[in-house]
Amino acid sequence: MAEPHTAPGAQELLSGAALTSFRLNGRFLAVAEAMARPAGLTAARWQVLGAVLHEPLTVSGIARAMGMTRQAVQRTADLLVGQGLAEYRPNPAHSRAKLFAPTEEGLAAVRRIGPAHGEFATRLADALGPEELSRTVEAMRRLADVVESLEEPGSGE
Amino acid sequence: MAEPHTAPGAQELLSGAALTSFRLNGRFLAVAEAMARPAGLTAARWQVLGAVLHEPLTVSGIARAMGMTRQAVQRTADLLVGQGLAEYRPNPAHSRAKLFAPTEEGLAAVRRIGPAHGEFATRLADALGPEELSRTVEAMRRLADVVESLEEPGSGE
DNA sequence: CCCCCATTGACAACACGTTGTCAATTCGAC
DNA sequence: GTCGAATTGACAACGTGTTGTCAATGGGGG
Repeated sequence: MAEPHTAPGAQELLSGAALTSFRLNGRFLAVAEAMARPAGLTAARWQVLGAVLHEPLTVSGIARAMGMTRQAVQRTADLLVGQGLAEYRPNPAHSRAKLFAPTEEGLAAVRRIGPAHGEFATRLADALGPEELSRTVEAMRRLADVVESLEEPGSGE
Repeated sequence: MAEPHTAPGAQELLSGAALTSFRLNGRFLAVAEAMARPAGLTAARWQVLGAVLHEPLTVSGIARAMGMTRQAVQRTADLLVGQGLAEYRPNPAHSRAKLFAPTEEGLAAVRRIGPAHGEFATRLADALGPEELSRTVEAMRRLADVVESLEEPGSGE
């Protein structure tokens, strides 16, 4: 009963998953960009700043948490510091890997997005149903985990 | 019983959805890039070429089908033509909007990806279960549709 | 204590998606 | 048939993610 190889439909399923992921990414990116702009942020900067709202992290720590490359986070973080929205604090545990943390101005910028964020979240939950939204996120998380575990484990950077 | 405004948790749900979408996008992108490279393609070029495997389309038609901007597709399409993997054919219905179609070489490049594509698809379906994979894609599609319908409908380009 | 090696930051080159703008073409209203 | 709006292609500027490379730091084995 075991399929010998590539079951028919599996490729189409993978292609569909990837294409849908690309489309969804584009949509969320557009929405985030639109919400972040009035606060003087971009989607990427909001994302990076959002990662350290509760506790400062090193740049590579943020990269690991977000599943992005260290360099991408580094550049965005440097820009945020240049904007005065974040700062590097000395790291007692590592002189080279400084701690990245938002400034008061940075926190204010993130707070300014709150209302639009909440309004869109409400409309989304209304339109799709909070349970389905929650279930979808969970399913996407499982999918991401599996894909992550499948890309030859040891090819990082 | 109707929540007056922004139910607590809705914002976190939206943030989680967006962050997971970003992560998933990154994973699929990395996998696609790795599969496309040996065939002389990139993820984006594979995607555009894949859109016209069955029938030629205009550049803006591809953009609509993929949910991308016209200009992004245009540049990738021009690069593919420059690579000799696709060509513009005269469009009897529109002298300006030429028809974008793969060349024989372009078809060969896409075919060359087939094995790796099938192998990964099989491993993914094995690991997650074909039904769950299918269900997840469907849920993501619904989510993308809803988000699309929510970003003020009339702000296109 | 010293050396190897993983981690980390810095910098550069490249691919790609987005917005913005302009001219050419097409199509529908009149 | 003509005019105006919409579509389309071209081009440029920008933000962002990626890979690749290098030097500095830190930790663990000898």
